[in-house]
Amino acid sequence: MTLTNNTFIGEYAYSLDSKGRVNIPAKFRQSLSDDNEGTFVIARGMDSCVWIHPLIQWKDIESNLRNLSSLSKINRTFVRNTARYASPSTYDKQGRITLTPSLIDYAGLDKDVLIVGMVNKIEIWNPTRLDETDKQNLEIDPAAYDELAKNIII
Amino acid sequence: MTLTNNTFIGEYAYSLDSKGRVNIPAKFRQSLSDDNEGTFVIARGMDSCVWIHPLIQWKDIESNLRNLSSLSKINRTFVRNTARYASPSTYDKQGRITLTPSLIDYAGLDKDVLIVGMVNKIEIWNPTRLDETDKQNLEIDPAAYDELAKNIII
DNA sequence: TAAGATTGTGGGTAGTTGTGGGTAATTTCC
DNA sequence: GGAAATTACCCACAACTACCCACAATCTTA
Repeated sequence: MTLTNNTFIGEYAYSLDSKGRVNIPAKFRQSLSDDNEGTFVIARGMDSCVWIHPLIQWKDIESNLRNLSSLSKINRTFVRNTARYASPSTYDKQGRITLTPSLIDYAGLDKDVLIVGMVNKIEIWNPTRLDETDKQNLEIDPAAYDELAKNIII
Repeated sequence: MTLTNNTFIGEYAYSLDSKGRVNIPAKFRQSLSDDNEGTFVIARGMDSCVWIHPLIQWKDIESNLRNLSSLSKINRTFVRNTARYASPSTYDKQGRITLTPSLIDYAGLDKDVLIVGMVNKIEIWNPTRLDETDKQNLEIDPAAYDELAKNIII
């Protein structure tokens, strides 16, 4: 059974091998639409994890970046910070993508990694870091949740 | 796997040799469309780095410059500073372009350089200078930065 | 429950890519 | 016009990457 295209939910405990490769869960690959040509774009997440976007979704981000004039300093900084750590990665015959050493370092990844579906993208975490981040976030301001409630219904 | 033409993302640590040559990362060359005939235009960046534009994109810039009336002083200054230090450079069989001594001096380049994809152009940095620039940019208006991110990152 | 298919993990190999240096052609300057 | 300096072109090697194959564990199906 397939959910909506390019939609990822669930959590998987996989491993990063000595060549910097991680498996993309089979369910995630099946969800990826054909026009992505088996390609993701890996990038720095806003938390200390790796973000994995389906290619066609990254292209949207890219075209927005393209329209920012470099005469403005804040634009240059933003484009640089976003594009600098991003790179395309096509999965191999075994369903793995290769991460860059820079991203592995940024997310503090070791052998055991946690792959988390974030609906429109995928996150790769060091399990310990995710725990810590979770604990910090438990104290979310309840008022913020009320604010969220205006925008989303569950 | 092919991404969008003339689009550059990612970061590479390469080296500048004694003849002033730097390699253009293979992925960047593959992204360059044929009508560029393997040619880039190298120029002074707005930050202290070298900007590398695909030829056809530089032609767009040129036509924009042409439309700036020289009656305005700021226009004259801008056009002069932009055009003055720009020159075309075709990559050799090994995929390298040659930088001018003037640009190497301007960007303070040494042996180790950092090549950064900026979506529609490429930047070449002295790694130390990029670090410094990064630190300075932390003090830009965070609200404006977040506003940009909110509208672009999915 | 057993056989087959699928999925995750490890490692080897051949082709590609980055880097250094040498030689021939071109330009510059006296 | 000729010598020196500069530039462009070519070759070679080392490091790395992408591709391929193999195997074990898990899931599916009859």
